[in-house]
Amino acid sequence: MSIQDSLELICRGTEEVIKLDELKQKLTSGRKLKIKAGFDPTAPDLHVGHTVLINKMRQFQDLGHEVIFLIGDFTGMIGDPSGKSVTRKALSREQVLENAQTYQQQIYKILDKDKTTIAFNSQWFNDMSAADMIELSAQYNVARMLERDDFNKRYKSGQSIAIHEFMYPLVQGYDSVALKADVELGGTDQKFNLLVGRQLQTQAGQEPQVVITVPLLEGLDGVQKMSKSLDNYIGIDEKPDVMFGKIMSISDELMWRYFDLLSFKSNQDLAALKSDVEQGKNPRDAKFELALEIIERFHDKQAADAALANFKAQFQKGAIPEDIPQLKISTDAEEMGIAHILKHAGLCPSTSEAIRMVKQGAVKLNGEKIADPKQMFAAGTQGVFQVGKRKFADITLT
RNA sequence: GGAGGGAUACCCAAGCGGCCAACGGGGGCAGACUGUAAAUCUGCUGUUUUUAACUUCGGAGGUUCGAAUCCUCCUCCCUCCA
Repeated sequence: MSIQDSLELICRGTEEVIKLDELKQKLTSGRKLKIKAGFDPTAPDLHVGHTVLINKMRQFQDLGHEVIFLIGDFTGMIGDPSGKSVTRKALSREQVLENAQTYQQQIYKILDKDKTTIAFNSQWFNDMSAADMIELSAQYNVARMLERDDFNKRYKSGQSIAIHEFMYPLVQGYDSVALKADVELGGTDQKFNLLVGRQLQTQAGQEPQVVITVPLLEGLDGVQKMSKSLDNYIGIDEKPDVMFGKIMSISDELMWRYFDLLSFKSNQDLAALKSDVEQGKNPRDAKFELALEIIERFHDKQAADAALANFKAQFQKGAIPEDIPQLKISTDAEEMGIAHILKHAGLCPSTSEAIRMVKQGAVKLNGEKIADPKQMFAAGTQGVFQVGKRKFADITLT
């Protein structure tokens, strides 16, 4: 791959590269670059939005560079206030190590284990003396610290900033010095910290690292950032069928964003796919490819193919999926109304809701629409009840 | 310490004695359409023993035949002055 191609691949989907010229120079040198990305070992409950950064690491790995997955076990005990307006609680030593472990399990779904170096920043910080620490803190000043947006806001609005929070960017920056990093990757919210690394390296007589920031991925709605609390996320350990459905539910426009940030397809392949769609290829099929790739990454090929088959059967042919819950519901009397069945099966949250669903024609038994909200079913009835397109249950009345 | 403003269903927000289970918007759900979506259109969006009843408008009392709407106290938020 040419230098130009490498550059284009690296820059794909990034927010900012500081500085591009330096990156080009480093790549041109032909040596194996040290790519650093730091992770705060807070509880890792990852969704695909978090993987954007890891994917970028993977791209460097594929280009033959050394990727250093730096677990901030020392830093984690400080607690980074990034983007948060409140001082974060420090983690205990045990929590930090446990979370670090979980991280390692999860990242190898994306990264090549053999080409990944795991580092802990306690390796160099535990040996530091108080004098060393003070020396480190002398390398930066308060005015520059206050340039950081969230510090600035908190300072101006009179909210507290603990002194140790100022140490965080310095400690993170020093990691780059200790590792002699060529490139550091981070989210846009990390920009300030990453830049501190550049300065500390320069002061230490090293070539400053190139800083690459990646954007936060939009969630399924295409507007808000992907997050669990907004329920617009794709978790990396979700079931294949669920992942498939979620990916298919994104808009055609958002699909390209996901391709850029989540797919390992080459820029050429993506360009080709894009032009195919422009020339009339069904975007749905492109989305199929995206879904398959992502599911294969976090599960495996068989699971991905099965998810595709299930999706086609369920949504294109309206078939009943295979993997549905089997329930037994006991009737006190001889028979039970449809609304109660749906409520007890958990297909509807209330009988009122169930009645509405029936009235709207959303309820089916074995594929046959149920029209009467008062319809009764005798004990012994068995069949697949369906509400809407995605909620199913195989129910037996006893 | 003083003065004022506010708290309404998932969110925003109207209502200011009966026509209020509560306008409107967002979100969500369902149906239609489709290329999986999106967009668009339609409907729904408190609960229940569902042509009716019951519980809801920060909390507790009170006035009234009747209160989200009036009064009293309490809790929490915001703005201004010191």
